[in-house]
Amino acid sequence: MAGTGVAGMTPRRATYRHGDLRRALLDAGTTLARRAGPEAVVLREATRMAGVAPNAAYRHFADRQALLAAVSAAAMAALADAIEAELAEVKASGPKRRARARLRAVGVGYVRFARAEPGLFRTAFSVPADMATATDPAKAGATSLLTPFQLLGGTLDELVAAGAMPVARRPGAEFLAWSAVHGLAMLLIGGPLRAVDETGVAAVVDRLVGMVERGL
Amino acid sequence: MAGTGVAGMTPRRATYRHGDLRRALLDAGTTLARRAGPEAVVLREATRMAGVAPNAAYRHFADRQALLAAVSAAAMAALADAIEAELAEVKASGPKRRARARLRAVGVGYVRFARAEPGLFRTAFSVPADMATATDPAKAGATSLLTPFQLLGGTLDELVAAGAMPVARRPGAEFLAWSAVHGLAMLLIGGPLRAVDETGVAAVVDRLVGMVERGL
DNA sequence: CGATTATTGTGTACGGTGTCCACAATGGCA
DNA sequence: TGCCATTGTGGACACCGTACACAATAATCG
Repeated sequence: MAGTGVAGMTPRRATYRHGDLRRALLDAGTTLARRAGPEAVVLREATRMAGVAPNAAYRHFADRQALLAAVSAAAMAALADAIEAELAEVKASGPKRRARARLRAVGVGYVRFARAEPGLFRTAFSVPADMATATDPAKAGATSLLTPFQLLGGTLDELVAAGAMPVARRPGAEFLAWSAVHGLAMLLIGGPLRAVDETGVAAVVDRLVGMVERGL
Repeated sequence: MAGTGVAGMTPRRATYRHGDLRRALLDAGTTLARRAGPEAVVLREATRMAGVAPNAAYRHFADRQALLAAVSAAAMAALADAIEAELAEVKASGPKRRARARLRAVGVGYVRFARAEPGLFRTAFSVPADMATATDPAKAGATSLLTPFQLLGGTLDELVAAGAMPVARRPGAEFLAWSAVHGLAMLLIGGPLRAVDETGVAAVVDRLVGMVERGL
């Protein structure tokens, strides 16, 4: 029954086999997520974009949730890349100054990404951490091998090493810093701060980072 | 055609009119949201609970999104109530001490609610602020007339009045404090901190509040 | 090499959802 | 008392996720 080639059946694609359907579905899902967030990641639509029957997806993902988890992991990796890019820009010299600049860079990169790609950002955090795919980052197309969380932890370590932060305060500090930055990002997309413009954002981020540094 | 009473048609309900369907749907939606978050707020299921045909909902809500927005508003009001309850517990005396205790109470109430009612909490923030229903709070069954955001702003004002915070720092400070608390709540439900127990939570909250006070 | 088997994609089908339409029952008002 | 706006009903449609059986290909093994 399946496209027995009887007559006028236009095949979806030249070859029966796709080549790399898994990747194609992931890319399609990412496009959808970018456009309109996690709820827009629709299985049937993804297969349509890949030029394949709906059920083909089940050869690569257990269900819609699994696809979404994969897309989410990719989005998280994209966030990590954005942060690393911002870190790479830091030119400040002198240990303390540099460490502080790098902490700020993490915050800026984080918030910038959230504003530039709200759909991906929301998708990254739409999957509870205990269900996130544990696939290796490279598989998800990530440049960075570290999670955003780990990147933040790294800059805090630098802060301690530079003597800009008491060692005693270090354990668990990443949770506090993360809270502040993540919360700000949420307020900036869809929250009370959604109307703030680019320069306003920069100001708030600076103030927030200041608060974190002093407060930690 | 509609239940012409011809024969064995068991009517859904004694009377044709419902009485207060809007409220019934809102309650049903809230129950669903409490159970499993915003995506569980399903129109048909809500009408089923209310003992009414699916389309009856459209006499009270434009579409599913409108129902969700109303439920979201109710959830936000519940959060405000939780915070007010925590504020009411504060016994500290002396202006500064009291102001600080009240700031802490806001944070504790906020986080407690997020942990106790993750479904409602997520639902409260699932609707972008620009689409939130502007219905008056009383209509949503709220005790408090203020939003969580306004409650936080109030305690910051008290902090300034008590001389525990420089006036110059006040403008916009609620955004920073809010960021921190909201971000922490997110990490606690579904994020890296989801496994922390009650006492652990108290510790983190205290530390976070400390950071905010010092940092602001 | 050729036959067998594992993998991957297809069609069909089912229950569930949101929403549109025309119609029926009711309550309030003239 | 009779009309009419309001509120609920049933049917229909398109879309979604997913289960099942089957077909087309690639890989493997004799």
